[in-house]
Amino acid sequence: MSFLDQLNPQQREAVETTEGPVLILAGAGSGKTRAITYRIAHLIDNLGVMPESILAMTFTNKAASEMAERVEKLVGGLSVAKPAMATFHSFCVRVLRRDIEALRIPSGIPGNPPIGYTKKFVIYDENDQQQLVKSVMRRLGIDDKQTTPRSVLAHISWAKNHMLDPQEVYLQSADPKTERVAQIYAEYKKELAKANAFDFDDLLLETVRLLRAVPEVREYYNRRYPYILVDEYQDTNRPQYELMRLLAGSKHNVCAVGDEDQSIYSWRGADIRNILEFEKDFPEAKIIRLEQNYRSTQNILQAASAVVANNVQRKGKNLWTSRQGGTKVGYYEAPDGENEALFVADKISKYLREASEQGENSRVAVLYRTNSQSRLFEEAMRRYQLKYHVVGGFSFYERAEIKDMISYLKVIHNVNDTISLLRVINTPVRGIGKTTLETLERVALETGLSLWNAIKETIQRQLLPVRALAALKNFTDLIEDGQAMLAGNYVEHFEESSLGESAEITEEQSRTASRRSKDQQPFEDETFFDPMAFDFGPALEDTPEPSAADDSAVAGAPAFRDPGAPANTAEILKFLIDRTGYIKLLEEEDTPEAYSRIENLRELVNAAMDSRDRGETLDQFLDHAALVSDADSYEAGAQITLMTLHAAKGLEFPLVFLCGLEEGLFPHSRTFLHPDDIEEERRLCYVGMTRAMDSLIVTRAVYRRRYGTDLPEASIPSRFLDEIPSQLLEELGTSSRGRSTSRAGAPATHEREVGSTHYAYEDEDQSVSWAARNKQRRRAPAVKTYNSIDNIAEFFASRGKKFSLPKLPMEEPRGVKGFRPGQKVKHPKYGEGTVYQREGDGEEAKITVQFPRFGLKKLVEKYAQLERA
DNA sequence: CCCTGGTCCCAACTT
DNA sequence: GGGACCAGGG
Repeated sequence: MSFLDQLNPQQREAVETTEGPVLILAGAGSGKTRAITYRIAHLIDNLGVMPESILAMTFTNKAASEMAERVEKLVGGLSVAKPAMATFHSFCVRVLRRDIEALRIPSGIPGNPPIGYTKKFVIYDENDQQQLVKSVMRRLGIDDKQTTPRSVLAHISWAKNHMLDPQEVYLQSADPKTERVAQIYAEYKKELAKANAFDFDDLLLETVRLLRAVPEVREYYNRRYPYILVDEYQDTNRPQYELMRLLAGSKHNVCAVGDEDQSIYSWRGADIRNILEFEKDFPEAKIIRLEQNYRSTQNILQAASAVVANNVQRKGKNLWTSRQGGTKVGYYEAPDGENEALFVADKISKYLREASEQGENSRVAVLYRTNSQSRLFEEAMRRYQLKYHVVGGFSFYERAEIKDMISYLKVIHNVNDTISLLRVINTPVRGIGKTTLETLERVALETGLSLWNAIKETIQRQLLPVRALAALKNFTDLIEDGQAMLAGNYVEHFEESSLGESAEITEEQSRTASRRSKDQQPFEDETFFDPMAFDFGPALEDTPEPSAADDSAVAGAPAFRDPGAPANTAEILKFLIDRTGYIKLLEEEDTPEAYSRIENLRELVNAAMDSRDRGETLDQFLDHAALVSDADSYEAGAQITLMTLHAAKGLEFPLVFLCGLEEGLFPHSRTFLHPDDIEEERRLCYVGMTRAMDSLIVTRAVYRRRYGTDLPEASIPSRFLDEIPSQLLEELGTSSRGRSTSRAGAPATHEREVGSTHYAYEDEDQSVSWAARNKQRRRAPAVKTYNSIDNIAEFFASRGKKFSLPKLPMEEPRGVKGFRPGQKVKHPKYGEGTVYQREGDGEEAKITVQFPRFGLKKLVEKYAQLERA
């Protein structure tokens, strides 16, 4: 019973109210996760509930596995049985894989299989969806200029999140455009069914449909999980809410935990009404409020509360903390985006150095509104030689080579997956071109066959020139051999010699490749090699013991040395890489990019091996690949984490930077039209601010470049800055007064230079308060566009401030020669020329050269074989 | 059939 | 900054 004593009275009530519906309204940092994990531990340890009868649903795999870890720590020596902790989507996939065929209906034709989805379904990601919508639109003859596939897909997803089917969308449509959407939606749905594929939204919808339609299935899950917990309840959408209701059964032992002020997913269909309707659907519900914040200092909490208090749509609550005072919220106004990033990097480097001098291992988060903002911060971190970790952005599974291999696996798993089939049918090129594909699609359309069957038909009836037929046969053989391997009746029928030695993946090679790529691009792809990205999190059911057999595969034995036994995913992958010559072709390319792609493929094989060690089958591996999210790549151990505000939900850091507080960026311009959307932005700001435990620094750039090519534009300070009470704010960046003159001229040491004043400017006008100046600027938005460093300096001068240029003495990487404007150079192809301009530095330096006979050419210095003339 | 280079258009958050 | 698409040459 001892662990219950660590809870405050409200938390304790939340933990001990185990029977009947409970809604826990938990403010930021109020020990929400603690309440949930203790509740689970209490159920198991003190009430003797079987662990496997508890189901906790979260939004990310990361949250699920963190919860599992914390429960395991509380419940000493948890047996083999574990509580089920999963994301909504992965839980649904499990249910569908087990029971979807209960929805099949007889075809009515003797000998024909029943109609409906089978257990072998695949999951379509956004890219696949888009391809499918495009092909549907093409077939329906709808112009994709005025009705873009993107917007159609957004509309379909909206409909699904509100549980509307195509007919309902059609009936509700008030304009021809929506009617068209309904039509496309209907066709899209049919095509998904034909391919035995679900999109993300379907996973929830179909599970709800299944549980509603088949009482036996519903009852099975009701019996199996008498205790249900739902995390981040404020972000559930309609299908998720229905799912929870269905799973709660008649016992209603459901515990939902949420915070209205942290609802940030309404655009994904999250419905705040779910919190209100909870009491309607569960009239006997007990509401418990957790209002003591254990995370932040009083200053931070007050500032955040003051911001969110501007929202009209909220019940309001009193969050309090015992951590009196604390440092004020820092504010830095950077001249531009680059400078903002350098400022942040500088502060972080000092902060971490001080922390380590005191023997502490601290953590910092840099939060921003949009993923594209990460680039500047990454560059700044590199300049300061800081190791950082980026959450989200371009994920491992979105890379072309990974998608290719996954698509091969998907086709082997399910040949009716036409979208994946089209992706790989000519990848790498094997002579199946546009004309061939057009014929095949016509055959498919005319016969009603799936594309795969149309190909088989075409080959059999020899409907194409011999060359094309051979190429097609080549492809179908490959897929069928893969299927045979999977089934365990593959008979090798090529010579060993045809397997290029280069395609063999050994641990040794893997290691050298890894070393090489790290040497060349020390910071690139940090996120892509994250093993966490492959962690399914705890399985719903107990996974079989990992097979002790064949570790030799890791050591580089041939991929399929054991014909006759069913192959595992890793073996099939190696076979595919081998037979397609994928790696071999990349090696022939012999570029850094190609090696990085090879490295990614090796990583994929490693992931498949891990999957095998967990005893997973091919479809489980594919489910994982489809369901890992960006947020899952968060590493709790990383010192510096860069991520969007959305990804930061649920996390905490001693020091937090909240960047880009500018109207149009944060709040985002797309939210301006609707007051409700602005309120959501404000909640997002609240979420960001309350991540901070000890210190919070907010920043803004006066001039920001919107797209790479455009001129920087003057920004207006975010309204959220105004909403922070001025007595809680402290302006930063003025501490370097006078220093910039003393170091003029003489080149300072690297360390000093980096650590001192390059981002700083002097503020001569400190008598005017920050808030007053802020107001001034807002009233008079600059009309002049500043497009160069000189203009920015001029801008600051006009305001009585001095602005010093970021100057960083950087060691030039090898291969970079540092040509300057005016120098004469010689190019192997273009001959002699004069350097006209130089952009960027180090690895990225581009120089523009004037060649007498060829005109101006822009060259990347690293690659262009330029010499001094 | 394949590759290249140019052009156009886009650029919010995520399972 | 970059992805998707197209035209034109190899």
